[in-house]
Amino acid sequence: MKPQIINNSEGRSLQKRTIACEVCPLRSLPVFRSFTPEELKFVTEFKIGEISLTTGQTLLQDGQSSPYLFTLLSGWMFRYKSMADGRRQILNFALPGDFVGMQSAAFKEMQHAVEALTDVRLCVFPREKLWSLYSTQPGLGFDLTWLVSREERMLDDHLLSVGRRTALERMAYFVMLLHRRAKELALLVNGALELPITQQHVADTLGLSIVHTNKTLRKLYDRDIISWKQRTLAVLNEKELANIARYERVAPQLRPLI
Amino acid sequence: MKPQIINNSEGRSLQKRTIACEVCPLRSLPVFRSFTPEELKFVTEFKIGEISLTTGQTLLQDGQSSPYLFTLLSGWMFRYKSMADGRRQILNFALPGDFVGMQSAAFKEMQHAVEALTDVRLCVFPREKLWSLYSTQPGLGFDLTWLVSREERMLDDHLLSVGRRTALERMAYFVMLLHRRAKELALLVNGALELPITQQHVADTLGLSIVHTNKTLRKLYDRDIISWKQRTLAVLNEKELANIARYERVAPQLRPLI
DNA sequence: CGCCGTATTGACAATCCTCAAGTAAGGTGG
DNA sequence: CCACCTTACTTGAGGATTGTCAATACGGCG
Repeated sequence: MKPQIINNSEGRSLQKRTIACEVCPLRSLPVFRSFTPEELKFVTEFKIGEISLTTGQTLLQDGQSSPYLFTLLSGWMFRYKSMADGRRQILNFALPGDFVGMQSAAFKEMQHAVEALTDVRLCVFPREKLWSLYSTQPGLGFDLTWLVSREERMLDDHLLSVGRRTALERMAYFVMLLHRRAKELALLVNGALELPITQQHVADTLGLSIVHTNKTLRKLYDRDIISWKQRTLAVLNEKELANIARYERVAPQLRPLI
Repeated sequence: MKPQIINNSEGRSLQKRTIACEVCPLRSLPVFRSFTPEELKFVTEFKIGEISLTTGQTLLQDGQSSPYLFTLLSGWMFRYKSMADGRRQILNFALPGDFVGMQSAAFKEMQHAVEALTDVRLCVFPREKLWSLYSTQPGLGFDLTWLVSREERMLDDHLLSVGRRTALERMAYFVMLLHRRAKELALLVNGALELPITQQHVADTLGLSIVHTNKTLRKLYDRDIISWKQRTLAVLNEKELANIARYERVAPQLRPLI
């Protein structure tokens, strides 16, 4: 079925749902907690459509506000801030199931931008229905707080990396984390991951120059710890990688999928 | 009135309230939004007491969980992560009115610690009443999400600093921000701020060594942009400080005080 | 085949770190 | 009140890490 266009503000098209929330393929992944029928019903009504972006398109722009919230259905995105002279810091990557845009709902203006790394598809929720979410589904209200807390925790980890780890440690930690997150979402193919990012993205994530990023990656290649060719990443020696990263495993916790 | 001790788990004492929420001196500051009578009533009942810590005491420890949430009433605290070999990254500073401990409510284990920089006093809320907050006061539920989003935004800024600003820019940004936050809370005396932190704290915040922190501060002294003696910080040339920091002013927004 | 974005590498420079040796300031006990 | 102790701050020297510049290679695509 070709999705029907019901709106095309901002040059992109808001489309009718293609998949019912109840049978959302993400929902069956073991990382997501199960929802009650009422919760599912609410989410289904909360959702007003879907939107697709192609690689490189911007979902949310720095300095602007947005009347929508999103859940990433498929593809990769990243959240970043940039400075007037062009320096850029990538804050986080969004993978399927991640909730995007809470900051635009909480504040008048976004203080960062969100861009698609691949072609992506997102669920769209209207900000004005947030009130009914909090008032009729307190559990989902808590879930939103929880999801933002999870983001905060990822930022804490990231900040520790950039502030206190060496380039090699940072790189190892970063690769480790992406690999773990992709694994949770069943995105690995034969243990390898198709990574839609360039070394420039890695540099901007880790606070390094692109040249040093390249040389640091090389150290991990040369020691046969990872391989990363043709946009495909494989972890060859997870133990050593965790060792270098000084990675501390955290007990995973089920998370909501809104 | 001497506060009566009603509990002393964890070696610290939970005390009866000394101030009613309705007349909390923080609440009259113009940065906090006004609460409805029902909201105030709820918060008053949500609060089960107060707690005092002295300089250097730990409120929440890495790896542990806590049945309480807190609002900082007076004094300064800081949130940090540390690595096994002693490296430490300060994630944020908490000032009066800041909500502390949401991560411990959302997750089984804290992934950071929170320590007092001065003698502090905090309101104590029980985690198990969070459910009644979300179910009977949806507006306050949203406020909690909002407060976590605000924390996230501060981390975004911090990460941009540590990842992409030079040492001098970072320092200027840091001083600028603390000065602004203190000003909002009417903590300035003749435009100057009593800062209860050492250069080691600054170093661990900005991801620098203590020596380089010292030399970077010196550049700001030598150019008569700031002065910082006897634990007292004054901004002498705010324009130039903002300039160096590449500070971008953000429209301030009223925030809830729970 | 040639173009363009990305990755790679070497040479050199700047930033930032470590080490070491102080000085200053505040608290404590005689 | 002063001697002593501890913590914090300061400064210089030298070294390690990371950045910049520039040249080249690679790979997909029109």
